[in-house]
Amino acid sequence: MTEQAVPVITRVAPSPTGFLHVGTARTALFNYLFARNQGGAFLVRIEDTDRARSRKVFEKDIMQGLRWLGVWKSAHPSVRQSERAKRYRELLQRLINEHKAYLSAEESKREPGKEVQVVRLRNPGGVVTFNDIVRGTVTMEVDSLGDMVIARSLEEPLYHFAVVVDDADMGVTHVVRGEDHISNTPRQILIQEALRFPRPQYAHLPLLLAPDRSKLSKRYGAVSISEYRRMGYLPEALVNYLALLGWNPGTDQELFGVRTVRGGERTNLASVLEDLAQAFSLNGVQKGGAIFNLEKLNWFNAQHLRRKTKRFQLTYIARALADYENAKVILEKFKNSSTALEDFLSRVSSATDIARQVREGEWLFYELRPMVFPEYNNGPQQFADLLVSKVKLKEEAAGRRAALATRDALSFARHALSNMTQKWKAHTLERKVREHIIPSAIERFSLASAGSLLWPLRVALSGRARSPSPFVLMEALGREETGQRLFDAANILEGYSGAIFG
RNA sequence: GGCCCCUUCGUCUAGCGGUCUAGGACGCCGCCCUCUCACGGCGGAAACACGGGUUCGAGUCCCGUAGGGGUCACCA
Repeated sequence: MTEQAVPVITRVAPSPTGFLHVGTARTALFNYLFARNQGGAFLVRIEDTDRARSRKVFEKDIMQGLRWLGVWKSAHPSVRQSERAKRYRELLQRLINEHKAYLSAEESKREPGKEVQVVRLRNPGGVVTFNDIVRGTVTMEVDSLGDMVIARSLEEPLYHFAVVVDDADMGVTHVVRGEDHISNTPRQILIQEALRFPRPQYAHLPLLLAPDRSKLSKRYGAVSISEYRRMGYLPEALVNYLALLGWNPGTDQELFGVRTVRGGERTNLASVLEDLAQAFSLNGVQKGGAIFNLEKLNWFNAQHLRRKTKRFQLTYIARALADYENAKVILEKFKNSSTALEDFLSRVSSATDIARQVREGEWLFYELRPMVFPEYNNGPQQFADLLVSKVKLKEEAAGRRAALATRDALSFARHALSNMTQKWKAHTLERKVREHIIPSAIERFSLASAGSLLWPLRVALSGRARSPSPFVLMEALGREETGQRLFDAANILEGYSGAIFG
């Protein structure tokens, strides 16, 4: 016979003493993926036995974060330890009755001067050995632990005790948690054995590290899921990245959840989780700690962002630019032109990246006419220089002649484009320019190459040495604005040639 | 410090004794595409911590050293 199908039950057990940490989120994700892969169940338990430190806002943040990451559907956890006082008391009493634990009158450590009756577990001594799915056999001498305090009083169980009771009561079969718990495991096993509870399987995950290999902490930037959410990271990007930190599917696949639709590709949170769950196995879990690398997260974010619907992408950009005064003007361009939107998305990775680039003026040409760019405030000289900087004529000729030829070519292009009857789309514009305008311009103005028109066109439209292609710019700017900018550029060259060489 | 765990390119990792002149990804560099930049394609630099064993043969097994991390609460 094959082995009996025991339903896998996993859990994540955060304490509401802080915001949902990326490390906790990753632990939750691994538990979720493992349970889903095995056709089992994943539970969320709030460990709020320390009433003094637990806060509702943190619980709320944790639950929201888990929901945002798609691993949990409800606004509430499966259980809170604070709701289980009766059960703890009952089992504490049982241990005392069985002489496995005892009440001990001591001075309170929390409230010095106050006498309390803590519950201590009699230490049976010896060696505890358990098998860890990730690390193999782990052995520890347990004598040095002494008689552990397992409850502050009959009403106030401590972490180790509550964990053991809850895991058993919830039928948890696999305890998948951070490596920081590995030396806690023998303690918990002691309690388990005193209670005669079955031992779950353990799997201790490597820790998430800061760039200097220390534990990931606030010192190194964002550590809470809500911060990443606020920064505009896509949950699927975070999930995809986190899953691959300390685990690998045994293949070269890194981008998960890709679906093909009408010639394009799409991903979403559900598809990413689905594919990860499909591939997941605890055998693929790494032993060493993993450094959290923002650059790779950015790459995942860019990859997933490019595979969203246009509607979603526009909303995403709008949010990224929520504090930017000219956001509407920019958004307008992308609403008018999918090509420009696609181009934009191939040059940004995340919401913070978008905000940064826009603020730094990288996309100023979608907001203003180049003529009025701040850098051209001291006169048109610089703009004119840029316009002709790559123009070559058939015969060796520079300066004034090149400027005049460029001026004429731009005017010619402007007229030709304004007479164009086809749709004002990047690809039709490109055909028109390449097949008709460029050959004519080369002929009439002695231009040396196609680039000698394309370069000034692009600079005329963008005002910059680095920008999207002139066709993308034309489509985004529209007929009228394109004509205006070409007109401006030709005018500037007029003055330029006169002033410098006249 | 005691105990426990870990150690392949800068980073995430593949590798489960011979197919490793060590593969992939991010980042970096170059080339191609090309009017620029980006995308994309192609290519490059870049690692088995060290020392002993075991073995015909070790990145892969064992032992030590070094380094890193975790944990030693009436926190979780």
